[in-house]
Amino acid sequence: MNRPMRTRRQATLASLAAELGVSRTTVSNAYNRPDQLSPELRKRVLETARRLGYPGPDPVARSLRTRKAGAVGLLLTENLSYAFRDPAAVGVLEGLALACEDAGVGLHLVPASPGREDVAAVHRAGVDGFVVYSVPDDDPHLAAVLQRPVPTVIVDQPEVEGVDRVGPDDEAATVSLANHLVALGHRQVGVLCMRLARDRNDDFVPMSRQQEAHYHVQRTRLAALARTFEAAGVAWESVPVVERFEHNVDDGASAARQLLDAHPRVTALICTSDILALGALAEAGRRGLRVPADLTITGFDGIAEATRAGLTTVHQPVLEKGKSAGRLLLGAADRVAPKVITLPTELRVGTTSAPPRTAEERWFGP
Amino acid sequence: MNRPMRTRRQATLASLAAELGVSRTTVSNAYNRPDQLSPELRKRVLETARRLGYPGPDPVARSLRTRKAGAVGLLLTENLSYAFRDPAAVGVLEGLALACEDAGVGLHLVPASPGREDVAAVHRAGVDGFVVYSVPDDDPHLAAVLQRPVPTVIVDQPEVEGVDRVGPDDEAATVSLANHLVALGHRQVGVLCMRLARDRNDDFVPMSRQQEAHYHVQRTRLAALARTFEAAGVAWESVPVVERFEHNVDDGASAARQLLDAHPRVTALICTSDILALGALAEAGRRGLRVPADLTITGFDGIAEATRAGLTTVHQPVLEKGKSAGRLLLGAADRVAPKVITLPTELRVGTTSAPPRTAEERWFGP
DNA sequence: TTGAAAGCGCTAACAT
DNA sequence: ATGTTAGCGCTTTCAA
Repeated sequence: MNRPMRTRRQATLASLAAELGVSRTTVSNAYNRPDQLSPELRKRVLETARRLGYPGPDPVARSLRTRKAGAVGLLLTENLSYAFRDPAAVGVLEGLALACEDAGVGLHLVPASPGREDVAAVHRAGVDGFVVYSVPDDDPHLAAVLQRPVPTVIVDQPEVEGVDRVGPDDEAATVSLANHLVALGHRQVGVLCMRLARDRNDDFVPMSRQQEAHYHVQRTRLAALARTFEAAGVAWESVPVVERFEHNVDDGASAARQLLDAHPRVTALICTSDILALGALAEAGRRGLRVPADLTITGFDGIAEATRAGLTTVHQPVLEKGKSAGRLLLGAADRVAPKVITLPTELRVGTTSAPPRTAEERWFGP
Repeated sequence: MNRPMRTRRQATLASLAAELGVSRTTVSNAYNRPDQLSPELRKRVLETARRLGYPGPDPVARSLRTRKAGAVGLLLTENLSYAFRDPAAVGVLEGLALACEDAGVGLHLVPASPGREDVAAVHRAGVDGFVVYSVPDDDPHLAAVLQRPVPTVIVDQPEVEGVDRVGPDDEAATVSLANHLVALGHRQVGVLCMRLARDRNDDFVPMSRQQEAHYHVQRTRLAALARTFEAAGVAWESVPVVERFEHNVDDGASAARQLLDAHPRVTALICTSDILALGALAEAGRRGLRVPADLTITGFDGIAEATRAGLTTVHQPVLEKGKSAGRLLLGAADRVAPKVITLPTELRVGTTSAPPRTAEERWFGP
């Protein structure tokens, strides 16, 4: 296999046209509108191009002229490491990539880790639109994106007025899950949740932090839980909620440990994601707690691993979510009203939820 | 939260300058070189910009002018689904993303699924360079990339003369693995390998196809195995090799099944990836074969799941691989000689390899 | 079928 | 500290 010489770009469309003694239009047409010139001429153009080492129209110049970048930006305020490790996130990414592929446009990942305050990368991205995936409502990158005069679609969170959004009905989904637990008879519950704000708090969460959470999805789920359990006679202030900044199985386990150490009498652990729930499951095993006999554990998302583990959870179509976001963005040409797509969710009762044991059973066995 | 009106871009740097009665340079400086103008003037510029709804310098125009796109392209001739599901690939991606993040440049995924012949997306990508990850040597997208007058780094495969490359020494790594098996006494072996060409062949692989494989990594590994086992007195033509187009655990299992059904006497299954090996492990379990007592199984890559499963495998630093590729590309400014980075590999003997049972043991137990 | 003219929006010398 | 001048390389009316 041979490499063409890699000198700096010497030939341009103009120089090629000059060499050929034709106009630039003709050369441009040779590449973009083959039907606009005779096959022989076109052949001559392409051959001369090869001879001169002209690599074809410069994509950036073309973009400037056509006002189309041919790419959508993805803003993801999370280390890609974690994004890639969470199957739910991977599903969204995959769906988005599929939509982009169908449209023949690139997917431009914008460098924006949680710590980074530098939003220049957002300004520098040559894209026709942005998909923003699950960022806090006070994220500076998000603000920078919204500044840009291109369409934007937000996936999951936050909710921003006037901006397209796709996500599940977290409220309703969470209520259905909570009702399931209430119906089973659980009144002493604990919650493991994901990051609630940009500052790290790997600890119990006071009410104020729950209510002011900058991650709308978490806030909504907590609020829905609170409302449902209050209605069942549970004082929410007394319900322990443990937060984790990083989203992975190990942190789920450590959160469960922290919660169970302090509140050994909870009968159910409600996790706002399957990943956390998987960790909780592991911790329960380590403690010799049988699930669901001794402890009920629930998740959220419905990832494959969760299904395999028999987890009671709320399933949401993550691949669809990514696809919808992509299609929504790509078709956003000149829609007027902002669009919100609400995805269906489904409560999937598995083998990790059951009625709590009575006090008697606790002492004497079932 | 409020959205600014989203009319089509009306204000430009020029119109803003006119409105302010200053030159365009000054406005440009306000954004790009704050130290080049008085703080008051800068403030006035920025305020007027906000008032006029000027979103800051257009990234594409800037790129055209500066000849810097601020992004690197990633060519990955695989459905992203599979790329994301293979931890080894995810590691590479992650490392690359990290390098990009450090440099503050975006990562532009080029739509190029295996089936797609349309290389326009490569031409259209406004990037400063390409990373090409594991594609067949006859891939049209690769050819298109090499046409572009920007630096390119190839990860793993193929080897192209004059192009930077980063990857392990597959030859040496495979030989060390093969020697391990030879030393254990295995002479009746079978191989499960990944896709060897762009056409699908979920079946046994004749010698010709092994030798002409368009995926250089697979070709090298097979050749190294062949050479080592031949040296140990094994006629390679008699060694069954089964290929799978898709790279996932289930296909690994079905490949193992196909091979073991036809060759029940093999004592070792050599897999060219951990993913396939994990599948083989599952299939062995299904058949009631004990590993390694009844069957030795080896992998390649050293992913976490493999380590957890105790797989004997060759570990390679995938995260480093991605990082190196990114750094190599971003530092490629005006290097002269092409650079090849060979990553260290390490044979990790786990609990899935052991001496074959003797014929006697086969009948009477250990 | 081909060409001429007019920018897309910006930045970087080089003045002043 | 600010302005002037010249493009970056291309596509696209419009006219011939």
